[in-house]
Amino acid sequence: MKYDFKMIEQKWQKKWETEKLYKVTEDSSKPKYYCLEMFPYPSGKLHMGHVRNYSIGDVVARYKKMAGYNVLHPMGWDAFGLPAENAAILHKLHPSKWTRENISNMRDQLKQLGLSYDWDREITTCEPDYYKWTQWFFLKLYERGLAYRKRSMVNWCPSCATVLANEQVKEGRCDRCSAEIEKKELEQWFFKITNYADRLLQDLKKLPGWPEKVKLMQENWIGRSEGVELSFTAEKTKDEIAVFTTRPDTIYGVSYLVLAPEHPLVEKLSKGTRQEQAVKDFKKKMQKLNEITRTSTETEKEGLFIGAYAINPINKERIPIWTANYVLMDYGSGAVMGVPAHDQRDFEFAKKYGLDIKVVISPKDRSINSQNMTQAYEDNGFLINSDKFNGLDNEKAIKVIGDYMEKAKIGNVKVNYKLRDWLISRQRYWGAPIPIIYCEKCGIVPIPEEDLPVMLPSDIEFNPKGTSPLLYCDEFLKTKCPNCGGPAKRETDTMDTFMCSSWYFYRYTDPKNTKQPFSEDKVNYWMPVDQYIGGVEHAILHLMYSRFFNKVLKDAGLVKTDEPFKNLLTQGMVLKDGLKMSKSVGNVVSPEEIIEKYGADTARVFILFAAPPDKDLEWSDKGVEGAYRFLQRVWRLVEQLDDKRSDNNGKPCEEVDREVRRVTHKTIKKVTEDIEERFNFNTAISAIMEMVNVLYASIDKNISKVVKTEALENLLILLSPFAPHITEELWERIGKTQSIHLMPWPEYDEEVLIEDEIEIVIQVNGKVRSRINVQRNIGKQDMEQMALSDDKVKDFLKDMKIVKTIVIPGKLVNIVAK
RNA sequence: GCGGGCAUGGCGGAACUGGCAGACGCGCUAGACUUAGGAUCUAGUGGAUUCUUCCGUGGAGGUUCAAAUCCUCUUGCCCGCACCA
Repeated sequence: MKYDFKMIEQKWQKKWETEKLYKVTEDSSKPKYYCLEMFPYPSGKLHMGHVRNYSIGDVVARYKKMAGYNVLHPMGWDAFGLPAENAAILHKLHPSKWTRENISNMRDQLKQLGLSYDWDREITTCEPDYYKWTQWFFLKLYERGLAYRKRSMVNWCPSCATVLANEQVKEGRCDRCSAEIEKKELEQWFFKITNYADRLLQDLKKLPGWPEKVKLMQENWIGRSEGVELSFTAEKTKDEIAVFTTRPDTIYGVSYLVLAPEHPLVEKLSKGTRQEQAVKDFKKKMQKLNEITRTSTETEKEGLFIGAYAINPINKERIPIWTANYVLMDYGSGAVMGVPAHDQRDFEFAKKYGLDIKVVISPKDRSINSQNMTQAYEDNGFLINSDKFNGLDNEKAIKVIGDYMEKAKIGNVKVNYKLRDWLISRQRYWGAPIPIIYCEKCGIVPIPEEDLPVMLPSDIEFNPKGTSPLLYCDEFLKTKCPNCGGPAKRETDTMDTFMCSSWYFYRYTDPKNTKQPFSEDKVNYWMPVDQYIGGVEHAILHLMYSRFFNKVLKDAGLVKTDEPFKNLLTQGMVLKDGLKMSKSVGNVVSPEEIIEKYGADTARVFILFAAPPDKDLEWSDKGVEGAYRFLQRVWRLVEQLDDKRSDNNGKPCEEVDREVRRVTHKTIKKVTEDIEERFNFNTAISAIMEMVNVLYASIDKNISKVVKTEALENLLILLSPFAPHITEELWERIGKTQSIHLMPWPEYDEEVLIEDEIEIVIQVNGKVRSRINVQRNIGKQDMEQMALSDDKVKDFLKDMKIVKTIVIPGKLVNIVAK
């Protein structure tokens, strides 16, 4: 019979679904395993990246289940977001309708892939039974002082018509639509993620199961730096100018101060000086430039004396105050001390404007002088021109001077972070409304818990004006204050969708709970996620927000885990012709087509076989055909071997039996280790292919029934996590009544692996010259003897003198000769 | 500029702690079966070659009996951050 994948896949998908084969509940008798793949945004169609992501996860889930774990493997929808709203504007379709239709399509596609999800746990973030709890968490954060409203310069995406968090801006462009980001001063809601900066950084150490790359990216993003914040005093006005520096050891080398153009003191200090007008012009000029070009490393440093002087607190020296493009208002205190001799940026600036260069750190082996320096000296050395600190090693001086400043009350040792608070307001409709009311009398009032969810009204006018459409919906906007009953208005912004995805993995543990976001028992049983799988594009965004959430929830006593995701696998991209698949390049291969033409098992096997999961994968139509051929080969092999299982004409050949048994157990070992230790599915599949090749060669040989059966059953079981349908069908055909996916994972017998004769390599001067077969337990001396008496070796050694021989038992002999 | 990754046949990729480079698959070549096959099966397939060797893991050195693997330098590509004080 032909391998009819279409019939087979449909048959089993239906059966698995009706029998609820993948339903899971808490079970204290088994170890739990939570296998999670990043849930998709329901764009309408599955792409190859999804297929890869979910195939990888499915192998892990199925394997762990067979290995005896109680496996939670859920799926859901990250369903709030801009595309739905844009589609609504474009096609006059309501976002909720658009989203639901997409979900329905994508759910069908996922089901066609034969993934082992417990669909009873499906969650959808745009449904009120979910976003009620998203709002509830907002209130929790508000209660804990972690949600606050602040007026500040924020990132504005003109194309998405909303503000964005820092993490959502890449190289000055919107992460979603690549439009250039503008700066706007607005009052917005923030989460105090900076309160957790240090824990987010420190706890990365608790994540040995995460890729180094991702941890490093988070580390850099958090950007911790230790230093001193000290104040200079403005000469005339006596204003304190706070300056952050990581190099207090160079304090005697300060020859000027630079304030960011937006620094409030710039205007104040220049007032009434001859520079006043010039400063105003400079500021205007800076404002016109966008953030990216102004702060780019390539942009030339540009600055202006503001007409005022400051006093260096350590030596009372009078130094000029400047403003310049290269100082950023939103890092540190928005002001820096200029030390041209020991900072390259300051050096360039000082050279350009003829400012003093004072050497205060001297290298140990030579001396430098400010006259002929061509660049700043940023390396270590000892202090000079630094009063009582002269001669000190500068690395020590950092601490010594820091302590001195604290004692003298001119500065504080301080830690600065690059990380900023998470801006969560969005001026868009399709998101969870922020559960806040503004009362004329009481001010900001959180919505009482019992009034949740704040329902998103469905009858709404879409027209992106840069304000939320909710603002024009009176029945939503106008409300009563829960405190005083007086007239009040609702917050009309919605929450960043990353808020919805920061807690969805808890909800899977208890998806239908109407009283709580999740019950304590269930969340404690399942969390943390044992294996999380998804794209590296979330290395900072989703993964850091979720870690932050977890820590807040832990502090609130809602969960017990320190970290939500114990192990993380970031899968590589799916490429075609070396490029990422994308509509604009026109190199997209649709999963639908592939499933239609070859079936889901083929698609899965190809994708898992073509590259290790963490590497990029080059799509190959020929490769897909290869995977298809392989499955057909398995189909024929099982048919043929099974046919011959009963008729044992002739005595079974012991040697063939042993070989078949050996390959069976060898394959069990290899596949188990490849999945378990390294997620190397490509080599696991190649081992199964090798086994199939050996079995093929033995079809016409006399194998005993037991050995044949053992080989066949194990072959199907080993292949079942990769190709669940064909293996299930063949399993039934060889007479099994219980699903293959409920079988225990096989164990291998070390004894069977042992070969009586092994081949060893004989090298002369490190080059292979001969191979010989020897008994497996041969001693070192015997090996050496046999090597030396080998004809080919003798031939090679004819005119040479043996210097020494190296014997690696069971592997090789290397004869060193001259 | 800083941080990280990668580089192996015609192609995707193997080679775990230094010990047979190129497993497995694709492609290619030949043969078998066949009315025919772009199906299937079998065999071969890194390069050069005086058929015996030689050369081969981006490049140049080094350590070692032995290096794709370890060290130093270097080139190219990819990713993240980017005047972070």
